[in-house]
Amino acid sequence: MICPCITLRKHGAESMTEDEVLTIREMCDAFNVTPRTLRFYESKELLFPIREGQKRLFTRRDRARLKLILRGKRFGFSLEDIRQLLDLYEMGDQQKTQLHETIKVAQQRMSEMSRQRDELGQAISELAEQISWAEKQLDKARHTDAA
Amino acid sequence: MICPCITLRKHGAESMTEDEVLTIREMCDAFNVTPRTLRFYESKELLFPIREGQKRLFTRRDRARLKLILRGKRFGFSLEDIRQLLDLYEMGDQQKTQLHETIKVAQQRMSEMSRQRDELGQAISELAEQISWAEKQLDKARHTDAA
DNA sequence: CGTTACGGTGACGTACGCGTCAAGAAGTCT
DNA sequence: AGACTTCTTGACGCGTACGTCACCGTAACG
Repeated sequence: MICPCITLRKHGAESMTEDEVLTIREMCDAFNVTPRTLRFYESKELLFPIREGQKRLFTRRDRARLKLILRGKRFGFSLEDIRQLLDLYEMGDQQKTQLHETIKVAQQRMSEMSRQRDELGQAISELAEQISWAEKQLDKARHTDAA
Repeated sequence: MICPCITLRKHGAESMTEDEVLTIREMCDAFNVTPRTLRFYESKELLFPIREGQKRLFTRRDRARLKLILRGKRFGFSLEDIRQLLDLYEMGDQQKTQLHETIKVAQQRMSEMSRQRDELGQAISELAEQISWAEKQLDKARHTDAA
């Protein structure tokens, strides 16, 4: 028992004070992912849980990153894309050299995202039209062969 | 030479009258995809080019579908998702049984897309913030170690 | 003390979306 | 009749994003 204050965690998500660390299971439950996924993300340097012995403990930072990762995925970004964006989000004062490059990447991403948003809006209204058309067809069909 | 009116096509994208059929290469050039991609889509029943002997000829319908396919992909939909949506778009009067089910699928998709659009808007502004922050850092850095 | 529960590390498997040969048919040029 | 190009159908390969399985450690329970 190296560190009682950490080891003494029970299994009942007790309010999670902003700075608490989470075990892999708690993390999985909180974000609805599998342990495999979290380990995979760590192996790809998307998450950096600290270690208590062997066990992973996920910090507030990891939670923030995971949230962004999952959102990025819904937008169709690759994990590698996401890693680069996360790096942008968490840059200290170093890496000035890469900074310019990263900004360019982010700007490209921005315009891609804007385009995607516009197209998405269009697609939504088109799909809405199709749905109401289909609903009308369904109505007609019901009317035709009235049971 | 079975059908001269079709066989007599030269290689110079001559205006493409709305109802003209396209060879695989013309199709590829028009949409910037590879032949492999088009054959793959056909194998997955996303496209249905007609055949002149062995060769594929893509119709106006195929062009419309491909446009939607490519858009769907940018939204992160799987080809299977897209196939189902395309089916919705091109339903005649048959398949009344499946119609209701398909409408449900489409509606789920709709709400997914709306959520995605909202999140995307949020992500865009967040990313914009990050970029301007990064640009400020870059400026500071330039100022600090002025060459 | 055994068992149950949770966590860890490989390592292999898998679905998707094509890329990339290989080998042959079919038309076109000279 | 070659040679060339374009097209065809397999079939295998590959990167991504994990799933799954085997096996090991360790801590807690009864």
